[in-house]
Amino acid sequence: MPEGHTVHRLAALHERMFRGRPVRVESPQGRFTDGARRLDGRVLDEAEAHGKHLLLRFDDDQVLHIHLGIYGTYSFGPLPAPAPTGAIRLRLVGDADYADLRGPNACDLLEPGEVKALRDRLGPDPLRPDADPELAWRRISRRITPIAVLLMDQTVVAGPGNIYRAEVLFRAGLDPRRPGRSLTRAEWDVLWADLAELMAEGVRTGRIDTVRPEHTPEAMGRPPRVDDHGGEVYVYRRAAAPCLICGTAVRTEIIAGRNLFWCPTCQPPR
DNA sequence: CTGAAATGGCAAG
DNA sequence: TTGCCCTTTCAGC
Repeated sequence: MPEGHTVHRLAALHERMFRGRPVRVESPQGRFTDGARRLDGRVLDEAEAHGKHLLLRFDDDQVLHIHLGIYGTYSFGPLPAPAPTGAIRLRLVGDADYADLRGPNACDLLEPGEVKALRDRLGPDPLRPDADPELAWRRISRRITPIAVLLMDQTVVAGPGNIYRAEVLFRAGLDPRRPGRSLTRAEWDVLWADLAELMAEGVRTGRIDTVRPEHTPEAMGRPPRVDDHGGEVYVYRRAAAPCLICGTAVRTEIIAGRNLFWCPTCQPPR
């Protein structure tokens, strides 16, 4: 499931499985039939991620744009592909592997102008070498919007989602409700560097782990935990549970329509 | 079986 | 801010 690191993994996987050879493209569910017909048999030239957007460029310069949204999932496997089950929007079939896409927010073909507009709209992606954190800082340092909301705004930073935003704020000891413009440059630098590091690890491992070695349950003498989303975290979805460091009950509140989690002791108001 | 929740984002008001 | 979209999974009857 999808924060930016997942999409970067997907891009790499697409290149490994499909690049440089003709790909069969179908839409078993039927909601992408026209697009699938236009792509069927083309050669995949490049797969690229920008934030949570996956861009697949084919040999006639058609660009397939995929956004998983909150529900979208991929499943992969070696050929032969199984008979379709559920709502498979898109199925790619290569030499040796298939990829099934279900429930995406977006699965459409983009014109070159639309691709550029998309890139221009997105903020810097901590996972991309071309990312410029200065751009994000400009969009943060004048706003009264809470930093927790700004970190989820893909025009400010592209890639982080609800888990990374909660976890980097915890690791930095920052109150998530602080206005963007109250952050110091040094505080922003810490957040950016931490995003880049944690998300790069997420790309390597395929999960979101944010707990430092000295705070793991083993190191703290607590019973081991299992997190629903498959990673070890400080505050995400741990509402009312004791903070791993200080024991204070983790707070939660819906801010801008999303569940936010933080420790009021480790992340005090300034 | 029904309903809610889920790592997003968009449009409308 | 609210409502809506997309789909699967899991809790609770």
